[in-house]
Amino acid sequence: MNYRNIEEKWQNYWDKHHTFEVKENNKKKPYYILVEFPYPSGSGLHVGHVRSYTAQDAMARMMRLQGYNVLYPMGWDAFGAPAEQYAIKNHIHPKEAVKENIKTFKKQMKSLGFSFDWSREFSTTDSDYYKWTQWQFLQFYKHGMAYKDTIPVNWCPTCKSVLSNEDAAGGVCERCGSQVEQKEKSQWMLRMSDYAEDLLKGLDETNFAERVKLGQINWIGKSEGAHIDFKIEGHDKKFTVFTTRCDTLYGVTYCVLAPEHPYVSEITTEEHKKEVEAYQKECSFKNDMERTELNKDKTGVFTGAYAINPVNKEKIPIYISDYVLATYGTGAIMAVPAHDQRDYEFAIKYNIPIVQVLEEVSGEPHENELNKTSIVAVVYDEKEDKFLTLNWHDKGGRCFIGGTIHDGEDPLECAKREIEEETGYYDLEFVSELPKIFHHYYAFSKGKYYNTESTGFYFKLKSDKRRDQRLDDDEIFDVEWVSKKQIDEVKDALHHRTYEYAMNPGAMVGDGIHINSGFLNGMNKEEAINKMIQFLEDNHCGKKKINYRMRDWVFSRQRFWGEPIPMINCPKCGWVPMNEEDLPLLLPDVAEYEPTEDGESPLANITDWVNCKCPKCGGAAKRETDTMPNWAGSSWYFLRFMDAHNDKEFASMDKMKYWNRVDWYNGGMEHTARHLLYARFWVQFLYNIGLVPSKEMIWTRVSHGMVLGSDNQKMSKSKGNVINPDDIIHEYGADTLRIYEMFMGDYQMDAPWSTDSLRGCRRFLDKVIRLKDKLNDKKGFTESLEVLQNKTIMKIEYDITHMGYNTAISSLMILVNAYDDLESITKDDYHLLLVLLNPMAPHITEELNEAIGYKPICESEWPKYDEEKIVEHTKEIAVQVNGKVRGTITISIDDDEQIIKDKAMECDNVLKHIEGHEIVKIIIIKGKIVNIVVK
RNA sequence: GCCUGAGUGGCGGAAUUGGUAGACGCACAGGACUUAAAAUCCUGCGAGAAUCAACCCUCGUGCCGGUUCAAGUCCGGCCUUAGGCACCA
Repeated sequence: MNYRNIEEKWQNYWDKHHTFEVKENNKKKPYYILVEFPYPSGSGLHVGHVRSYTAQDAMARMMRLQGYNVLYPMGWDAFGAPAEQYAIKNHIHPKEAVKENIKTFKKQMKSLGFSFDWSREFSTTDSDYYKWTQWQFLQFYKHGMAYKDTIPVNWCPTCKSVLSNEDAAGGVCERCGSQVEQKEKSQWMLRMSDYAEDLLKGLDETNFAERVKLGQINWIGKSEGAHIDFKIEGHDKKFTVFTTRCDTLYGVTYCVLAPEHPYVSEITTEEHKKEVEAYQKECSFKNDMERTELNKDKTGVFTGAYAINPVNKEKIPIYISDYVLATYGTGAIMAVPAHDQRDYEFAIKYNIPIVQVLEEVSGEPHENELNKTSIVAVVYDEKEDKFLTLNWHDKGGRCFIGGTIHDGEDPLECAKREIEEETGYYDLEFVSELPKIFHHYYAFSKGKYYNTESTGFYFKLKSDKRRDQRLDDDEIFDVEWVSKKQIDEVKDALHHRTYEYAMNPGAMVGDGIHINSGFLNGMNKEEAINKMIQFLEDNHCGKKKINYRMRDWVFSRQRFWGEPIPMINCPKCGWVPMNEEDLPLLLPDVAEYEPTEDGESPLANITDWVNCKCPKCGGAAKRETDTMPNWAGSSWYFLRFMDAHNDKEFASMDKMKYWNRVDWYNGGMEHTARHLLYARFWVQFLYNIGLVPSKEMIWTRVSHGMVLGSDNQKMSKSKGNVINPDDIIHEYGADTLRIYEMFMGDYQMDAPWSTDSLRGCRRFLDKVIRLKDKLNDKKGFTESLEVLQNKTIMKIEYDITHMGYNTAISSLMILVNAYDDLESITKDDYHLLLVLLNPMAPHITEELNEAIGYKPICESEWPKYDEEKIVEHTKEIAVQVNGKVRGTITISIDDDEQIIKDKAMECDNVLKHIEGHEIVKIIIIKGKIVNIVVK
């Protein structure tokens, strides 16, 4: 059989009959399946594309047979840097390169038999399309959603070019190796942060996978907290900090401004100026990720200025440090080293005081408890690597040294005294005082409940010099040095926690009871936060504030190959939008262009294009030369597919209402956070100005794993592990490639390429072809196959709509094996198999189906399974004894528990294992398992 | 670093959501057919102990601990790995 000829024959058939073209206002139920349209790169279609397009193709083909009006469109996301780079190098216009690439991609897609509705094809680079992208930008502008702002960008001084974070990885220019700088640049921005809450809420109106929703939620990064104003000593100014922990305001011992904070130069005192400026310069080379790495060494410098803590009027130093980002919150923080890990590390390094304002609570409170203060001391012998413990045996087990603080006694002195009294050791080195803990407990020896405020101390043993112990009568224990492992024996919550504090010095970030906090004392975190917000608002020095991590969208790119931003800068009128009727603003038709010296877009050098008239006053003006990011065109393309050739509007409301939404959207994992968020933002904006029918236009979002090279690495030319789908189609046929990519593994996970496995799929198809020789003349279905046939129909339906493509194929293999085991099968048996296999292998199944005289599958109906025929009347289930399988029994569907029990008890091997034991209970899960528990 | 996934035989992976771990396929080994090869068909295939052999037994889903009659699946703590982190698309 010649696969290639068959494939071409059916591809032509579909084209000729417009099989996959859909019209609106059909009485059929619409279903819109979307795959992310590709960037048509020069290297052609990737086997990864084949995986997701086939999967969604299978779904589209099945649902068409089920009677849905399926929209499965394809287009091209063709703006972007690679085409521009290629064009600069080869002195051609990028549109030429793009045209070629699209031609290749389309040919490859056709040769795979994807059932796209090609009548709706477009590219984001078509002026008919980007006209509407520009038009929509103008709507953003007209509704106050677009504005210019100055923000830092990665700048390569050698290439004179703005770099992406990827190209500037490690602070070095990807192309030339120069040190990358941060440069301030004026950019168009979209007010996406205004939509933070709506984007969060809108998720409830989608069916995205939980992990996709989580990705969006984390990107938006909502946190509730407060803004607090700090006055600067000797200045009129005050700066504002954002904090989620305003309850710890009494524990603030310094403040930190981002190095870029506008006040820095103003408040820095003369003697610190040099240092501060040097530090600012140093930071300009780092990106946010390098700066906020949690376990890097904290750095920073003192500005010489002081702020006033609004709650207790204390004077606290102002530092600058790179762990505070200008782009998050207010670009300034209040630092509470006792209760924030980063602040803690900074405070330790710069020797800043640490004030504990929150105490952890352990144990359960009890009525009539007695209050006291106490200590717990952890003593470590470095030489022996052992800890000093008291073993109280059955009177409380293993503990560290604890004791009650006497009236007027200093806690540290108390700790030393207790160690000496209880163990005799006195030659100690004080290491650290640990956070205080409130502990509720019952004292066995005294028969009373206590609530103690305990201070932990950590000592190291200097020498084993010892005096006599001085013990009370009820103090009966052994003094024991134990290893780290044995510390697990210390069960007492207070002692164990003290030990953990000693071993892991750091901030106490949990909840507890406030101390040292004036009017907050005695409250827990939540109460104290509310109370503090009240205080701040009453005293006009702060307020409740919800902060979002998500920032506004930087919408400018200094590139040639993007949608020109339709704005004109007039010396008299300022920024003026183009008239809508003048759109599209076409890219100039030149093949020679270079970036400018100062990092402007290459468009800036094309003066004919740049110089224009102001739409408002008619005077000489200049066009914006920045272009839009790649995300722009892909933020609304799914709307255009609903009405792809409309020249009056981007899509008509009627058609959008008919299609309703994208029912199923498949794309890469790497797009689940950003592309999806941009697209949702775009749609929500259009909805708010009345241009689309719903606020969320995408219902289900799923993502596929990558196809890796056979070496389990990402495919790349340099690694030489790239598989070209054309080669595979040529040697094995498109259907084989489709089946293999569906079968290769869990669709949602990465899977390595294996040509051996691919051959196995070809063998499977060959076997399907050979079954044709087994046809008999009987009518209807073979009776012995009916249960399996009905189960397979159900399984395929379920799997194709739940991304279980690999198990769909495996169930078809099982069906084929069952057919193969028989002497002969009927035509109906065979036809059923072909229809079920058709979504995944559309060519060969059509051919075989035609050969046995049936009408084309693409014009047929999907089979319906019969619920009654799926039920198995007998089943083999396992019998366990104490959870271990000891035998199996065959049960009938109507066996009651007693019969099942009897059958289980008749099993020889089961009897062997219960013999001589007492049966405690017998668990029978109907149709699943029997477990006999014996003693 | 932070967020989100993933980790099961020699390999890709299954396990209807807590109920017989390893479906289906690949690779491999043995056999049949053949002058031969390919194709095809049959058999075996997690590890281990014991046995002539079979049944059977022990262990086994990244590591440590827990919950449960029962854990690949749930809980706590780690390790490894992939993706995202705002100008790659």
